[in-house]
Amino acid sequence: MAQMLTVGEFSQLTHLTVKALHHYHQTGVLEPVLVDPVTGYRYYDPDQVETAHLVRRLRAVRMPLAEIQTVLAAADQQARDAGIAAHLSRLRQELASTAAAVASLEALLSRGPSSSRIDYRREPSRVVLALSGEVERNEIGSWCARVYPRLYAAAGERELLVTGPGGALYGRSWFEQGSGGVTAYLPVDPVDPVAVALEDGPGRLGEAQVRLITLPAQRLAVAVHPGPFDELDRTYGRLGRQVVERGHGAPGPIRELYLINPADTDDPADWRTEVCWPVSACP
Amino acid sequence: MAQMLTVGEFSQLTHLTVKALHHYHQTGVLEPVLVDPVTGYRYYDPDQVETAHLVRRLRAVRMPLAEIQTVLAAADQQARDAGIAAHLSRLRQELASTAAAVASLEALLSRGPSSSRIDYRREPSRVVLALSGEVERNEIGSWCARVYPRLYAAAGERELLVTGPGGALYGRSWFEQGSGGVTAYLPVDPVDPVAVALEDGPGRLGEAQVRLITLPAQRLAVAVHPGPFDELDRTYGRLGRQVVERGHGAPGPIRELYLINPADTDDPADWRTEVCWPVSACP
DNA sequence: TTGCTCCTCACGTCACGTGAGGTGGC
DNA sequence: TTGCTCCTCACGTCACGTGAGGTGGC
Repeated sequence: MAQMLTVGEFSQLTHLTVKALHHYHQTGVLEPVLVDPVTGYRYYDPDQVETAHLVRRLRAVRMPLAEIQTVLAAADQQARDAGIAAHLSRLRQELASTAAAVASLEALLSRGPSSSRIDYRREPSRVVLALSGEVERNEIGSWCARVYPRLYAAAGERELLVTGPGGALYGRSWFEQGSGGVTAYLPVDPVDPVAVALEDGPGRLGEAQVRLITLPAQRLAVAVHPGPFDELDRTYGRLGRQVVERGHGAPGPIRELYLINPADTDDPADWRTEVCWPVSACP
Repeated sequence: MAQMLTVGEFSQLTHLTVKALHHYHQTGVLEPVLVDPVTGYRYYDPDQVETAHLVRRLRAVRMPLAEIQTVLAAADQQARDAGIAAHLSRLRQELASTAAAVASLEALLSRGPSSSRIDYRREPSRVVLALSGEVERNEIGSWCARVYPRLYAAAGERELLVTGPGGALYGRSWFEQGSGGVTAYLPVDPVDPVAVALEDGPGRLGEAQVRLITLPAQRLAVAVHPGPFDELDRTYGRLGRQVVERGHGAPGPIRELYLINPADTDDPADWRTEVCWPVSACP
């Protein structure tokens, strides 16, 4: 019979605390090979030390326990490595966005108040090729990256002329709850919406369908936001504040128009986003 | 009377969710200027939008709410900036240790099992200059960085000859609970402990005192660990496993000797740590 | 008998998110 | 009257840490 290790010993050989080992037992991430049915004592096999070292390293790179469990249960080495690589890739993205957040903080502290122009305009109704979805705040970037290519492809297939930069509608709840309905759209040359919409296929499973819709005419307060998207709050603050102070805010989703966007250039400093706030009257 | 903003409006202007705003209210981080006593409705001042933008950025760089509160309450701009700078510095350290963790994970996956020699030796009793403290796992690095210079200074003051590299004793509970008593020491030329100990001053407030103590003679199983400290678990695994398999483990703290350490070179790959496990007999 | 190691609840942490159920003003 | 916005509990999340109180083997 092979030597068994108590929790205390196993803890010393793995540098995992006893409490952590209890937790890994309870969640099934790393189970002792034997639990004494009468005392409840946990006993580990010396061969589990290696696995424990892996768990410790995966936790050190903040992999969630549930994923660690999946990695450990992977059928072969390849599946295991793929799981780890996927997490490391997410970790890199996290690092990048933290770096961006630091830059954004320093920009807020060093730059004075932003003060670009606020314009008012009457936007006529428009026919647009649109895709809607329920999107979470932190997924909006990747959602757009998936959705706009589909819209351009759909415009091409239908031989519709795209007449301007892409935009999106954000319901108020998108801001207030951190998730909600978003509609991405491309303005296209006016056609009979009904005729074209009928051509629309059934769409792939689980994917929203591209539709032709008509955005209503609307009065808008408009400001252009320069820079990365996670600094949009500043422009929203300026724009919304003026609208609220003048007391002419109107209901309905807020529009963004991506004048210069990641498809045009990789440098966030060059991006330009028009933020359009519904108002009841133009001064 | 100035315009007030409802939570919903304030949420849209700041890109903070309503639930987050509730939470910031409850914890006192960002309180509405007015709460309707009958409806409980929260009302914000437009000037609070700027503060909210700062809070959002500080959260984006993972500053805890309690610290954000301190930063916002700072008496002057200088105190505020200092608080932020301190956090950013911690964030950088976090990034560095995450990078190290990634390297450590990749090393575990790519390198085969480590297999340096395990030796046994009878260690004679030794007079050492020592400092003890209750230390948490993640503070051990900075603790050592503070403590060894003090030990060397104390040795110099007393004209004691340091006869070898510094070491430390770690109680078993240090591993099992993630914190506990640690004793850092420098071996010194034998002298009469009592005579020298009496010279020891009262010590600064809240700081442990440098003492002369005698480490008992002991039989040890010994392995040299190459590389960074957070990979020590591998050497502990090999060493402890052999000790347990041979069934000759003995109680008492584990010793580490820092043969080549951060004071010698900045490259963790060059570090050498001797891990010494108490045993009851040498084979 | 005394330590020592081990055990199991149960609750705390942190920053919110998620409903459930209800209210006031247009 | 119907929506709409807002409210307050109360509980969940995640990976453990922190006691409290108790047990088995030397």
